[in-house]
Amino acid sequence: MGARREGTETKARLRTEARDLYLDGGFAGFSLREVARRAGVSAAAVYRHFDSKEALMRDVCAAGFHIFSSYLLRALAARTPRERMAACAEQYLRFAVENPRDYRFIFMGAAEDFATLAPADTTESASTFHFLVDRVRECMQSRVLAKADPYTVAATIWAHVHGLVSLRLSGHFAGYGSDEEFARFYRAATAQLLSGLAE
Amino acid sequence: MGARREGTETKARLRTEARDLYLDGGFAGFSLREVARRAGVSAAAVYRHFDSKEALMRDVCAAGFHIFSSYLLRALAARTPRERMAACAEQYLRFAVENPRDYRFIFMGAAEDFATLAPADTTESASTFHFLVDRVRECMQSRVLAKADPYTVAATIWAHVHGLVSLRLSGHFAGYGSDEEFARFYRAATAQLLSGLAE
DNA sequence: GTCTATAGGTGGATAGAC
DNA sequence: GTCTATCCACCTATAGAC
Repeated sequence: MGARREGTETKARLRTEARDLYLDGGFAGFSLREVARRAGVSAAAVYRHFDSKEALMRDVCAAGFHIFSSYLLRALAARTPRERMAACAEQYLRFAVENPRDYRFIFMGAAEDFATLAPADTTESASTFHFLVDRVRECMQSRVLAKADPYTVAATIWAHVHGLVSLRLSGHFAGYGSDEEFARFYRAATAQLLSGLAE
Repeated sequence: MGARREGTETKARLRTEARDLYLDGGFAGFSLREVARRAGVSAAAVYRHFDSKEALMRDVCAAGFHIFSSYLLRALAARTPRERMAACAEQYLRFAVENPRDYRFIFMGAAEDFATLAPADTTESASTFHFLVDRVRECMQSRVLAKADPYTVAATIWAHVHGLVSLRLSGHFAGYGSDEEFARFYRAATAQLLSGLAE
């Protein structure tokens, strides 16, 4: 039994180390050998737990989506539609700032680094979008946003926050300095957009 | 002279193949050997034109920005600040639709994969940004936009159009069907943002 | 300017002992 | 289940002939 638990722990450890290695150095510095090194096992041991490098990476990526969802769901804790919408924007930012490589993987085309990963991505992003449409819809019902097609408005909002975040993560907004400075700009710009959609 | 022209063409060919190889297979499948193979020359020949793998990728980036600039500059032909701003948005869209691969390479993540690419890239995007700030400024002077910090407003606008375009190009807006359908949505969403910034 | 050949290296995956 | 040892494919970059 002790042996069995140790095996499971090694597998989890490999997942964690693989994720961190990817998050630290991107695809460029990623290798199974280095993952094994960090996990304190030989390279060959990895193949007792995963069929291939891709199988391991698929596992890591699923974890990225899981984290993203956990951020977004916190927005439901707010009490009014308006607050839930604001919380969505805030959680979206937090996820991106605290997990930039996960963000990039999911929304900025890094998925192409791991060829066979695309399908899950499409499914997951559709459900994320649906979540946002629901928030928009309840804002319209309580007149926080002007009535319009919820899908179009949701797409506008998503594009807005994604645009801010992705330009930031790819270094084009380097002028905003610290994460806190950028966060202030993000909040101001987003509030402005929402008030523009309210009239 | 014939020889000289052929050399130039080989260089351009290498640039194109490098860009497409990266966009097709991501960082994973990228190698100078494969670029050379596709261009129909030996791997060693690449080093006659570029100092290193990174130098090649920098060049690809610069070429993309050159095309991008040519689109944006056409917006100056419009006669009023308001029309120039609208033309900016339109040319931005046109560049993305007509050169999606260049757009993706420049603005959607190649920078992080090729570590030392940032410097040149940053410079180019800064001058683009400056161009937009000027358009915003003249709109504020003629009261087409409300007075505010031009940099912040320009960043908001850029993030907005980039968000729309990049989500479109990465397939997350597949629901909008044809390019024309997307263009209509893009124009409506952008007009809405600008009117929100006008009050 | 392009080639072939090669140096020098990394990494995925497997074989077989323990 | 983990190890060591190994195979093999592929990579960047350089040297030197043509």
